[in-house]
Amino acid sequence: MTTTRRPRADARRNYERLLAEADAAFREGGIESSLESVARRAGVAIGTLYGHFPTRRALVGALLRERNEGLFDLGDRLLAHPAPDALATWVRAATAHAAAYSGLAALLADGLDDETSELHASCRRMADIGERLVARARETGAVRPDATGDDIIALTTAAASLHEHRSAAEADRLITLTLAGLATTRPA
Amino acid sequence: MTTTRRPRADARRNYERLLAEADAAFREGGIESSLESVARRAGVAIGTLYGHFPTRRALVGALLRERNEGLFDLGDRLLAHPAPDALATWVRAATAHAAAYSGLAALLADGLDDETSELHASCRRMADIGERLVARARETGAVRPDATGDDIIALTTAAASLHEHRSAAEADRLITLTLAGLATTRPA
DNA sequence: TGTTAATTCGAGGCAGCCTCAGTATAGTTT
DNA sequence: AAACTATACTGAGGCTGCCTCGAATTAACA
Repeated sequence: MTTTRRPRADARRNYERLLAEADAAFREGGIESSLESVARRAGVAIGTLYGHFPTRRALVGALLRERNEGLFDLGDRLLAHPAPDALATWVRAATAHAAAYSGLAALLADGLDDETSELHASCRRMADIGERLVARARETGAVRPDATGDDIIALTTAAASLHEHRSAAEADRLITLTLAGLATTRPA
Repeated sequence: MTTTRRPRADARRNYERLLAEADAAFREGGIESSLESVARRAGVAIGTLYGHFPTRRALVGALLRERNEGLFDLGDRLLAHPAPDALATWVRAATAHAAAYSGLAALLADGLDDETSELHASCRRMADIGERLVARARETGAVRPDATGDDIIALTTAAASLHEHRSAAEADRLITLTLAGLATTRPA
């Protein structure tokens, strides 16, 4: 058996500082901000950053962890307590999540198919929730019969990208319009 | 007055080769492909590339010139000869244009507001055509009364980004759904 | 206090960005 | 066809960022 030692105090401190500074840097300059600058801001050598986060995506994944839990909780709640606007609520929440940092939307969109991505699992989970929510809406007749989970993925991804490159207003508008299109009774 | 001299033969040759190789490189690796590799492929020193195209965006702009003309011609034709599906045709064509290279959609979306971008003028022209087309559709009653040119920009941008990060199918599907939403008679 | 495994450090190799002083040459003039 | 010169080309060099790895440090435990 492997007796696990308590992690060193400096390691935990550096881990937290790196996360905090990465969050700040990514908010300001997007997800492609220089990792060396993140390490500098955290007062830590570059090697230490790589020790904790071997990959930029691993860092992003760690940054998203808490946020993810909140999102998944919302999804579970929406699934547990049916409501007519559940799908719309979900799409808006997922979009906001994917638009947390500039560049994130693309990373998440790519992460869905890329099994090597540290974000793959959480992307799948998001897709799964969306899928279940449309399925229910389809049964209710709230959305057109050919609506699929992919439609939700596409809409979320697209809206998040819009949020980043155009504005929050345009992103929200796209959601409104596309959901209206999904509510169409007969396929166009 | 400044008399414009004919450019030197070697300059024109290099210009063309650079364009050709940039096109190939960007098709393969997206718009962020290394410019040094483009110069290498063209058999030219890096300084020569910068001599012709001071900016990556300038290079992209040059690459898009012909393509742009074709697109604008289509726009003018659609405006000249009213047809029920003119708007849909335009959105699909503009999306295909914006998805020519991976990374282009984002560049164009940003270029609309950024007056320093070499792509600004052509982005505006695209936006203008879209605007006129929705205006007409609005008058016809083919789209909801609150539809605007921004809706078209948003949809085009979003679909192109989807084309890049998800698939052509999802991009097309978003267009279908959003246009259906725009066709909704009363605002949701 | 000593031991040891975990952690940190940062120099170094590599690639890409972009500039600029020096060099080459196409096109012109005599 | 030689000389001239504006135009264009060259590529080394300074900079930043990516990532790795061997050496140095240090927190945890006995």
